[in-house]
Amino acid sequence: MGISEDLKQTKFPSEASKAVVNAIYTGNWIVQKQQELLKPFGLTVQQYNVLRILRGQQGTPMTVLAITERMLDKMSNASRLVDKLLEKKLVLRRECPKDRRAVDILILPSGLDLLTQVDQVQNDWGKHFDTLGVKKLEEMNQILDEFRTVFSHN
Amino acid sequence: MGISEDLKQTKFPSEASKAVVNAIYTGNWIVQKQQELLKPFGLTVQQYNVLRILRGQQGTPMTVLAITERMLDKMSNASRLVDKLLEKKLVLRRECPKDRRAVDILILPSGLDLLTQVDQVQNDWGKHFDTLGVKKLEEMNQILDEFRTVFSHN
DNA sequence: TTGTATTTAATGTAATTACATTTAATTTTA
DNA sequence: TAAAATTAAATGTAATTACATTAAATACAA
Repeated sequence: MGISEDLKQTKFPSEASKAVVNAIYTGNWIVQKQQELLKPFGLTVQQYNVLRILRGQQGTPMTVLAITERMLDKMSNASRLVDKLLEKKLVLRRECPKDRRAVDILILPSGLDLLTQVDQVQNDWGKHFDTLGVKKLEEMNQILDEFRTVFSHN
Repeated sequence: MGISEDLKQTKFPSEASKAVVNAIYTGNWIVQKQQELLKPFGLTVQQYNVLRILRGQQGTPMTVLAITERMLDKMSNASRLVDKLLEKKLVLRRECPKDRRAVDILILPSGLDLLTQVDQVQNDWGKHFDTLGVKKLEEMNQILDEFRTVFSHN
């Protein structure tokens, strides 16, 4: 099932416009899969993303701004996402001693535990892609990077 | 700028997980570009998408369900998107004579005019991708299709 | 036919997102 | 230093999305 069948659209004005639609569609497709996967854990895709970013810091605190820079969707409000994670007691928020405008965010052991659980499910899910082979996945990463780089000058 | 630099994430657990993140990121990246592009026209990406779908029918009316099938984001509420387009007087909604549960949606000349205006800007924008070459774009479409097909059995 | 199930769209709602504004702290500059 | 500009985060809000439910029409089965 290619993009044409998925969207029942037989022709596109150009290969580029097809690629644009395909990239959006594929992104949404994955997000929806991830949503289903994360629902049992009570996490949204964005919250999960923030938790993983915090885990990547290995104990080093991050400011809200630093989190935003690493987020997939820069428009979402990292401040409020952190609020939600605080409510769930998965992270810690404290005033940054170096700069009192900023706040330091840290992932708690409960957050790491939850991520470990999610990892299990994610790994199983991700196994499907192994059939593509590393080479093809590398090619995909290369091509998506290149696709965005075309616009690097704006 | 590859995905690693964009997200300041030096390593990924696997090439597949990198591809997953890359696909989401690239999809969001395009949606944000499109948002900027469409803002002067008072359209959201989803509304624009619905208008284009209707144009593709060349005068044949579509039901809300048929629109949903062709939408990039199946979760968005086609019924309410059509409401918004009605408010802007870009489409027509009328009871479907064959099935009174359904409604027929048609794009109005004002909608077609608006799309024509947007096309201009979109074409200019899309030109950036020409530097990639048709072959590479075909490759990208092929690889994204394949990426999703891995999961076709669920 | 009559009751049951299914289909289509609309609606209710809670949560999230987009975007602007505010507040407080820090940095710059006059 | 004092005023102005900038930065970081939080907040207000309107719009949108996610998801469940409802309402109406049609299809199906007893």
